[in-house]
Amino acid sequence: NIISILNIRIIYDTINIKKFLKMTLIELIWTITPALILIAIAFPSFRLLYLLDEVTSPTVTIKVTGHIGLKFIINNLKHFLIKRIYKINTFLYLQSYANIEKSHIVKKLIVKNLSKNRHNALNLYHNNLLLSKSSHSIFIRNPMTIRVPNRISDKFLPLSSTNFTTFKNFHTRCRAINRIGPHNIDVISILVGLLLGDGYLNNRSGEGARMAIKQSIAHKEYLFNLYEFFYNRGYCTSLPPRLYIRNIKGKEKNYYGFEFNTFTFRSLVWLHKLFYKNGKKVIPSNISELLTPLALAVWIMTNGYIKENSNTNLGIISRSSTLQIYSVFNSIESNNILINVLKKNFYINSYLFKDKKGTYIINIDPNSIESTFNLIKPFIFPSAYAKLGLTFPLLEYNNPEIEKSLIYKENSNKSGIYRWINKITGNTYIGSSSNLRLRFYSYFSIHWMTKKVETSNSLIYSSLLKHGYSNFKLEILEFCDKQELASREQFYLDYFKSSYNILNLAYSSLGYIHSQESKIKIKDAMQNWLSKGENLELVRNNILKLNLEKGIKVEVLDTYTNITTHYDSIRQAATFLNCHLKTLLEKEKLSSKNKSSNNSKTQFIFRGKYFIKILRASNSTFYPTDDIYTEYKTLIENKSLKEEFNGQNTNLEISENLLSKDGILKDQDQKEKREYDYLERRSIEVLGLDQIASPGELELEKAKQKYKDAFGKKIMVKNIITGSSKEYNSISEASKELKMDRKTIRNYISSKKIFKNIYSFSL
DNA sequence: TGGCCTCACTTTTACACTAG
DNA sequence: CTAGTGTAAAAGTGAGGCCA
Repeated sequence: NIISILNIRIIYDTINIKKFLKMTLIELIWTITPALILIAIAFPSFRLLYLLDEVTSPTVTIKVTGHIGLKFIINNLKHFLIKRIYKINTFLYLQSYANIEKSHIVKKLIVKNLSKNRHNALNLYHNNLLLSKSSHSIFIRNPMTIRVPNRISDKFLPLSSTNFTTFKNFHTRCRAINRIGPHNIDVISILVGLLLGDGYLNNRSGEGARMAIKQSIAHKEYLFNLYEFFYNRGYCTSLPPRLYIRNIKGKEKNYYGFEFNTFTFRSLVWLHKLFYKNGKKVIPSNISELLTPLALAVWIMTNGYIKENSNTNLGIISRSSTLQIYSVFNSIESNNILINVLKKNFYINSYLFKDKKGTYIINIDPNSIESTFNLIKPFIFPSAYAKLGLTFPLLEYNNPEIEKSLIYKENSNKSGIYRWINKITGNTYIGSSSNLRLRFYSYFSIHWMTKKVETSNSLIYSSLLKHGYSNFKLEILEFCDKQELASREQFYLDYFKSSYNILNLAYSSLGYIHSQESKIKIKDAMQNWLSKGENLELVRNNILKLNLEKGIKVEVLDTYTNITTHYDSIRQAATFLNCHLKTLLEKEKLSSKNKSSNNSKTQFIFRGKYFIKILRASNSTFYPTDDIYTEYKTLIENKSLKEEFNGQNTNLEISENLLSKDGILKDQDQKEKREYDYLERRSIEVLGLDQIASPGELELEKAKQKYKDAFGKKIMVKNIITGSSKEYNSISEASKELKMDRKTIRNYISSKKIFKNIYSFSL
């Protein structure tokens, strides 16, 4: 720069040093131009450099790896995700919970859309997303708590809280440095929640960071739930949490607990950087961004406790007067940040408090307890209820017969969840009502129940009538808002696994099975309806129309005449070609086996003349055809392939798991297959005719020759008696006219015998 | 290769039914 | 009242067995 300035001075100083002028200009250009070029190059590079940087707040990232043989499965998966991703985006967008009004409007729109029909409702299950009806915002609910209709079966649920064996680890046998890429918001939320509590993010220099979680044996269930969350997402090994024994110095007593840690992820280092300074846990500056309702729920589950002061009868959540969160930060400043964030993010009022040991405790203001619990309710593990100091039931009546008037009095004008317990058999029934008092009126009316039992097969009514009220115990589990009844009832249905409840899904008749009499009644009515000619015609026409769509389309090009014909099914094409449909299918199989190019999979030359294209559903669409399934199954069963995968068979397994839920059916449970197809078959896409290339001339020549060699054997039949002879184009042609078997003619040709002393054959 | 066969499955419709 | 269940019929598809 100094030189440049000097140069500029020289330019101005033209009078004194004229001789240098020209050279200086050139030198100036030499100096400045490369600099400008470098700046021009640098700017786009900045963008690239930033793109290379780790993403800390991703929406969603999915990476699928697999053997080359599983290419088609991965393609299916990709297209499936692309199709659905807009939905996921819509939901994730809604986590702008601070903007209550906005999310409320979007929520309304989505609810409207989703309740259109049952397919959408089921798609909701597929996507593992659930709307929280009570709160002002929509969050992704912890998939573990989602119930799935039992008829659809758990295979549609990517994450099941009960089935541990279905899931494998997809991060095993992988260096931490390779475990890159962003994490989903729920994972980050849980990690943040744990970090605010007892969780320890262990930084392993050069490798990455891992979360280590410990809980005393009293909170074993809670720890296992956490483990399940991470395990189901491939964040830790299949080995369950370990038991540890700890001895505190100076004390004789041993302390037992369970611990586990996640795999080490390089992509978690940023979280470590945020939460740790000089090896000490600190509150990150962007805690407001990180503290989602899920994170708050985990924080409260880990370090929260409900201090019960009085029974306020408001419901199990708010019956206690204070909710305390034990803080792991020991400075007033840090804890004040947390208090401010609670206020800013969720409008939760809280204040700081120091106990005798010097530990800081954040006390949630009694006025904010209800809103706090409404916010975190969807994310709370059932196991955490006891840990938090919450107990049910709220109210209990050991002898409903005597306490009838008390039941009416205490439940007047209240909505909530109740439970009947048979003291003899131990069976339970869970119900909900928007007006509990009114509901109990019917329970205490023998007349009403008798009437109900006659018309329906309600187990609870008949049991109450049979055993009498004194043999039952009535519990009020929770008082809650009318809009929340369904979700809360579902929670208790899952928790208690009630035996009197015929249906397992609250506010739904999914899973109901008709009685034999009902079936007969339906059958008779149906037969009666179909006996009318017009109705039968209606059904028939619909089927014809549907089959037309369903058939595999075939295009036949006669290469001699250059005429192309289209058929709606293979059978139709086979009829036209005067061959069996099996022939075409065999040809197709063969052509896909010896395929020379990608295009030749569903096309082949037939009889050296016809170029046939069979237009099956494209592999790249989401819906896997049976073919793909069989192909896939053979792949899985193929021993050599398994051996090949022996070292790193995780990809294979995860593909299997993923697809068993969203695409391919593993077993042949027809009922389920039917339901599955019903939902998904609509998404079939068929390749356009122009998407398959025509045969090359060389290819066609070869096929013609091959056909001639194989089928063009002309046969001469000579009548010895008359001396006349006739030429036939093929053995079968001759056999038809002479009423002989093809094989017989073949025998006579090779043995040179004379048939019935009349005919001699020669090729 | 192909004739002949079976088997399982597809779809829609209106209606009957029922737990909650 | 809601949202699920089951029922019959039809014609065609596709897989595959047996036999010649």
